[in-house]
Amino acid sequence: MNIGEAAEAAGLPAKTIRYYEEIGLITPGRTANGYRAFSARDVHNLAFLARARALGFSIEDCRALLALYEDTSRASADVKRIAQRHLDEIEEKILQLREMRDTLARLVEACRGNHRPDCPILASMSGAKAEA
Amino acid sequence: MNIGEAAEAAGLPAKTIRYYEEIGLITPGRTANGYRAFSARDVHNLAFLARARALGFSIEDCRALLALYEDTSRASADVKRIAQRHLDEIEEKILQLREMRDTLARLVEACRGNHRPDCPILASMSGAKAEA
DNA sequence: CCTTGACCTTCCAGTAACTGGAATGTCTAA
DNA sequence: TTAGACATTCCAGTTACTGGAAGGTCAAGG
Repeated sequence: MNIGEAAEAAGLPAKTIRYYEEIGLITPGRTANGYRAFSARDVHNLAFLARARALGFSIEDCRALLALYEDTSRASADVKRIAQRHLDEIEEKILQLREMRDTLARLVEACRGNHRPDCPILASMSGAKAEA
Repeated sequence: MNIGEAAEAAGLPAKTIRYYEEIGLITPGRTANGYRAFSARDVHNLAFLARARALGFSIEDCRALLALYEDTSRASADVKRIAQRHLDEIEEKILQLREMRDTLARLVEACRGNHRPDCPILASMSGAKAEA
């Protein structure tokens, strides 16, 4: 299977697949003409990577997860540890974004958004205390 | 004021301040020995940038906001438009992260995390349908 | 047989916003 | 004078791709 077809099947851009090969995530074979040849297993692994990436795992996490996936004597604890750490990071990120959103929402709310220059958003960023 | 003191005052690493100068966000003067000389206004602008960055604004947004801040004939509508767009992006990001978190939390929950190889997390990423 | 178009290849550069480190220069105080 | 704490510039690395150029390959149509 050529890269275009593999990309279609895995739901990843061909460019991304070439990149994954470059960093050693996958190692498709080659045909005589130099084209990459994707086996069903290659495509399956690519789809695995696509799903892991969609869950926000880093490339290095994906590398580890794929290795565990291919190791039938893995311990599920190893998988869970990676996933739990990632989950914690996501929770943390959500908290940070919520704080940003709350602050920003208050400021946007307070700004008249007209032709006049006075603006609570700029005032806040210039160091003014928020009004009660 | 030297960069170390300015960094302390603005709450930004010296490295970051040099970077901000490099991309033209600030333009401190120089003393005879080649050291950067930060005025009170420079430091104030740096603190402005630090707060804007803390609210998640991109560098380019920060550039625009700083320009508006320094333009006393600005319209608050211009500020509000930037902030509102950023707020929308944050909301969107939060939604994405929540989806990731929910999916991942379910998988982590379902994984026994023991020495055995069977793992719903890997199963999910390998394309298995979630069980009812 | 030739051409056209859709494939494929590699390689280089750019993105965002820094961060680390090397090599070097300056200032201050003991 | 010399040690230490500053400062300077420049280069490289980070994350995960993405765009584009220059060129090779293949199948179909004329």
